[in-house]
Amino acid sequence: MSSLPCQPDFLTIPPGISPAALLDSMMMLPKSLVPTETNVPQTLNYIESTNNQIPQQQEFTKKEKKFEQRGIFSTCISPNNSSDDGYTWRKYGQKHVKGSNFPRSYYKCTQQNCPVRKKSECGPNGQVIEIVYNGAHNHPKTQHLRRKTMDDSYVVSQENGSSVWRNDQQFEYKKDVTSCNGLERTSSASVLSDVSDPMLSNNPNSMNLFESEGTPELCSTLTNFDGEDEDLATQEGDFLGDGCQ
DNA sequence: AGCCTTTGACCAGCG
DNA sequence: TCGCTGGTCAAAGGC
Repeated sequence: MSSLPCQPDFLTIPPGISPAALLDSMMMLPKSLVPTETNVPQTLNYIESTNNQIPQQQEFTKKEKKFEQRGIFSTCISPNNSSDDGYTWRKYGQKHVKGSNFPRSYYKCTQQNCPVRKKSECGPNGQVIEIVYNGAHNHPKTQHLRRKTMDDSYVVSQENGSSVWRNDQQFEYKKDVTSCNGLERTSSASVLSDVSDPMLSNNPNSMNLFESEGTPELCSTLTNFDGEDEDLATQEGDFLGDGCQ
């Protein structure tokens, strides 16, 4: 992956703040809270508190509301290349979806007769925010070398035959605020977030985290849904059935 | 030559 | 019915 022109330091955003919400929040930051090397913690606190005050439903499109009801949010970023999941994919489309600051990419499994498709949403530095798998592979993994692509804890949501992988523990968010977001700033910042964010722990939609050996396919722990979505969450998906060996 | 990405166009679903 | 939006197709070009 080639680097974008904007190469800031890492901004590690607390879980519970979606990238889109973060960017939106940054757009509306008071001038005093525009991130600098020294005030990033305050800035993040401000964004976080702002997100707490504003019901998130108001921030999302109707479709995203549906996702919210199903427990699907683009809240986290994969630290590595999403396509390196043991299968080979061919990109067949890219679309800039409304409500997202970044394009969504559509991939097909390159294996013949394999119906699996996936869509991934990337962050500003090419990192994957969300991967949604559609269908089940009818063939073994095709890559010989399987790198650790999902080092952090990942969450899988099952939804009508789709599998949604997300890093729900934390995500690193590379963003050159100056050149990419139109905000004035002169330096970048590094922030380590506390994963034990009370907002997250109190979130009824907070996901079960599980440890994997680098490959999410090895795990079958499903997302904890509340309400009617629990049925969806407890269904064994085709994808998991195929991937877990 | 074959496979891939890119990208504009097209189509279907939904409000 | 119409416009919007997401998903897919397919041609073109690159590697």
